Amino acid sequence: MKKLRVAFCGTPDFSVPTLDLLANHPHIDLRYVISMPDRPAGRGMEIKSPEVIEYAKAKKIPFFQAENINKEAEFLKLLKNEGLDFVVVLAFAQFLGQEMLTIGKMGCFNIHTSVLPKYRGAAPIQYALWNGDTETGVSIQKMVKKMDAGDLVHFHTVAIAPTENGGQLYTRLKFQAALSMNDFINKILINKVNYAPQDESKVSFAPTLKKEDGLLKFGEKTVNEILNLIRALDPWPGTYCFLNSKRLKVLSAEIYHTKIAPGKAKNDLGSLIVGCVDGTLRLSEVQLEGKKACTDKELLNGIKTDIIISSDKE
RNA sequence: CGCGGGAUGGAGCAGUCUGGUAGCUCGUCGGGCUCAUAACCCGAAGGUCAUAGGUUCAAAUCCUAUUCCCGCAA
Repeated sequence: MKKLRVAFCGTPDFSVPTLDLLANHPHIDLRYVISMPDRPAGRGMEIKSPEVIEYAKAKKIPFFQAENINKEAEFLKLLKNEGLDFVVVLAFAQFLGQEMLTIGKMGCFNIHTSVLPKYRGAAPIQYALWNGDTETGVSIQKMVKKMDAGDLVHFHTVAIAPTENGGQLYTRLKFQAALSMNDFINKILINKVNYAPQDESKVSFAPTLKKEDGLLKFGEKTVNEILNLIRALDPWPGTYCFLNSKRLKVLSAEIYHTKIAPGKAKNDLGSLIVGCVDGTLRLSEVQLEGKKACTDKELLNGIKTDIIISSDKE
């Protein structure tokens, strides 16, 4: 059987399992890995390559990096000559222009980690948790210019465990994405690809998360809203508030029995508790700026002053 | 050289500016009280103050270098 010639566009570790699948698939001929340029990152601002580039280098797969692929006329020409069947896009962090979208015979397929048309955008995993959903999934869509709006060609659902956090679901979906891609390739191989338009009336969005999304406003939210947010944004970008004007990351919290006024906080027999609109939360695992993560009890052992928790640095 | 915080008994911290006996809240161990307890009372053990130099009569503290940890930012 003739191998399908494909190119892969992606950037972070999330893209790697799917890339790995394509690189090792017996019916796939992976011609190119395309990603973002190397960037200064991390403490010390050291230059780092995207994870998919690390992979491509290790496996000696040809790769190309650009800030905006659409402007790379020379490379696009080169890519066109590869005679690609299709392009796979996963967590690429770039929009594709008309030229890219039509570069393969079948076009470009994007793997999206929600069941479209729900949660179009960059952060579908976190939004599903944030909203307390019990199920999410993986979709593959034939890409069009409008973000995540193309016809669905494949999807499957994934149940969300009640205690699962953003990082755990992220890791699980990272591999589910590769499984989904594998199923889709099988559909292509037997020529059974079905293009299903999305129901535009059911569209919702999951825009890119900002750091401030992780700011906990205890005095304005319910216990469940706070818990879902903490779960969704753990470990990235993380949730936080301010304790005595110092940034305090909140790594985990739980419902607590003692009543306390919304927005107020205190040391209740070694538990750091804070009042929400409809109940009380114990911040069971926290991290003060410059410090390591620790339990609330450990934190409180070293604090002898009053405890003020706020949503502003003041 | 992106900005900043930190390293002190097992844990979380104070002490550092202004050098002079190693301190707090817990934990651990022993004892007591109690029908009983994660409660309370009494007592004890446990620290080369990250490392290496330097200054000094004297360094956790001042100076220099190094290692490790973390927050921000990206």
